[in-house]
Amino acid sequence: MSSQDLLSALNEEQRAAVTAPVGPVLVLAGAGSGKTRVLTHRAAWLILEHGVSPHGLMAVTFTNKAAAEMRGRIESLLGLPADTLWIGTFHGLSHRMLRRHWREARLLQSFQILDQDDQERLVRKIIREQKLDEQRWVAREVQGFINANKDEGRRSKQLADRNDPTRKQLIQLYKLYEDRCEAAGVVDFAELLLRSFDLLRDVPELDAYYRERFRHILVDEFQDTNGIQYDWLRQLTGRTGAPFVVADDDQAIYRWRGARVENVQQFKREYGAVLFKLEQNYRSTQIILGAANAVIAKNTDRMGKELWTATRGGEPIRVYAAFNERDEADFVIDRIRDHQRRGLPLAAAAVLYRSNAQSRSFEETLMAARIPYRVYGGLRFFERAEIKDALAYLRLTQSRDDDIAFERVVNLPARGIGGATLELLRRDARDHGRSLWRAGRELESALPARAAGALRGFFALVDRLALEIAELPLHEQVRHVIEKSGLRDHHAKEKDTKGEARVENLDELVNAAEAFTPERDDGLSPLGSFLAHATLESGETQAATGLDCVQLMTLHAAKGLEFPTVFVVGMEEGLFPSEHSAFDADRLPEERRLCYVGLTRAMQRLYLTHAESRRIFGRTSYRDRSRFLSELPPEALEDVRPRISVSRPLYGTDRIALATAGQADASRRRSRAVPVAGEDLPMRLGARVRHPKFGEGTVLRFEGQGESRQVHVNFEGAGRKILMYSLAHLEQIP
DNA sequence: GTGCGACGATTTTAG
DNA sequence: ATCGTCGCAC
Repeated sequence: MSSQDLLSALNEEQRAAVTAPVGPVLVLAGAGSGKTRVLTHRAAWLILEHGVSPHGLMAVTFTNKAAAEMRGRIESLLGLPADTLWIGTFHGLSHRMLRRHWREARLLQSFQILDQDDQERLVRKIIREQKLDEQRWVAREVQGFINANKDEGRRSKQLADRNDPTRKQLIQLYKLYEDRCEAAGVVDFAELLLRSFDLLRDVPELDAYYRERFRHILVDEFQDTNGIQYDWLRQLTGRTGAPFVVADDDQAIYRWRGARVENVQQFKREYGAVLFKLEQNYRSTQIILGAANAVIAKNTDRMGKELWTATRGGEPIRVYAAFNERDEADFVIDRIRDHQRRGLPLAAAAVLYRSNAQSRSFEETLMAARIPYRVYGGLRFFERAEIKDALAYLRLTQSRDDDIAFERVVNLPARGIGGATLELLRRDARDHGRSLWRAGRELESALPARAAGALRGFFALVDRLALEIAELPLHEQVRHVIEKSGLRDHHAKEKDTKGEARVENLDELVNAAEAFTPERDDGLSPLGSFLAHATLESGETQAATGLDCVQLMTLHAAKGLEFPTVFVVGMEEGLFPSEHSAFDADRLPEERRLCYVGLTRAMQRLYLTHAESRRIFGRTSYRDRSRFLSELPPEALEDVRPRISVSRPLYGTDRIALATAGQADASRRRSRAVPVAGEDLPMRLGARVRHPKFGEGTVLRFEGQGESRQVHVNFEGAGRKILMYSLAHLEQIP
């Protein structure tokens, strides 16, 4: 393709960004405005028009999926494979550097990558070793502390305890964790970035080499970058680099995991970047876009961007007030059936929810209706326990000192190595600063005969496996280890069907190894490369079936995707916005952005549903409809079942009459779930009440029934309280 | 070492 | 409601 052809497929604003003079560029790209197109065309433009070698180009993304897509699209623009082009995730690219320069980075050549799960185990182990109270020092929280600091580029020695004993202890644990990782030759996810940042900072020759080589760095989803990712880019670009960065501050939904949307502003300022905006949307109808714009307009502190579309009109956004979650699911499935009858594929429809637990009612209903569906999220392939067990054996064949792998499988399948024996090994390992494997070797003769025998059996097994697989091709290595370690038999013996599934997964691991192409020039054996790949790219949650099926996922998981039909379900206060955010002015804007993300996924049809009652945690709760519904332009909405009157108490007995009379929704054929009698509430949601102690407030929610009925009230003075309704003595204020 | 019952927690999650 | 973890009994 010529560089002129390249531009012909772009609109004016896209073309301006793609052809911007070489230098720091910030592209603010709204949802559906063609940001991937701009990124890939910019890469091709630099190569074709500016004569930049693919070798001198780097493109950074957050997910492997985005990286793979970008590579494919750039290659098809160029019409040739661009394998010298560095495209990958922040972590993948950092990893690549560390493999190349492991010596300079002061790593073992065989360093392994610790995933979230491994990391938590290690932290827990350290807490136990320190004889700390595990209730007080929760492994997950300590892990969170460590990662939050690493994400901001801070090592333990840079942290001050500020005379806070809790903080002091956390820093101490962080320090111990660092030492253990160092000793075991393992590197966690955040460390990949931190370590490659240090590498460039501390080794001037490498720094100069990479800066010179990658004058052109393209970064996607910049609003999702955290502190260390920003610094990493800064280090790599230096003063002369020309990063081309794409961001959408309105789609920043990951602050809770360390992302700093401020990085976008900081980038513009520090680099003096030229700003381009992409505001023409090619995805959604005007109606949908208008609604999305109206919601996001409620946020302040935006960089300023308003989507528009050349298309006019569109179907109204349909709002359905369900009685409960069953009714909500019935409604959605009815609509999907309608669409199916009109010839739309099932995969054109997506059900988006705030929390994973909400998928349940939809799964049950879809299952009963025999409609195929796919749920995104959950455990991924390489994160499954049986897969990680097999990988642990493989890791041990590579490095006996890998304590994390050792602990995982030393007694799996059970071979009589119990807690007491392990405790001895751990103590010895700690005292002598050596690995569990070596500690075991030293101690084996001093152990009781049974334990010693069992331990020797394990040592012999791993040594034998290592020897036997040395000359085999990768997938045979994997097959051999699964077989001879006894893992396969172990699961085959399990009575329930779960065992069968595990055996299938183990067999699938062999297939995955067979299909795997080792990374070029990372200096690793095929097996080493495969192990790194497994951690860095943990796979899909469900293998793509190729089947036409309804898509179920969280709003977060939907980012970056689009569907002709979208259902955003569970639009209730306390669910969406979630109750963790609903009363927190700092968090609410992110929740609203999440709503914006959800709405902008829809191309043709958008349905929003909420339920008047819903079973959550085994209890029925009554929540008000989401404030986000009220933020939408009324003229864009169409109530599928209009509420009869606004002044009527929402949950009076007349609603039951309404339901049984069947006048709710004439278009429905199936009888709907009718609310149970007696579930009428003593007062409506939003009612004003007075409490003898807490003063005046607003009723937010009811939960449970009868004597155990609770009421959530937002008091003006006292804040949010949960009270037993029968004891609260609430007086309703007219 | 395995199996069972009590107990607690339950927003979102890529690499 | 449900799932995972923990402690204890066998």
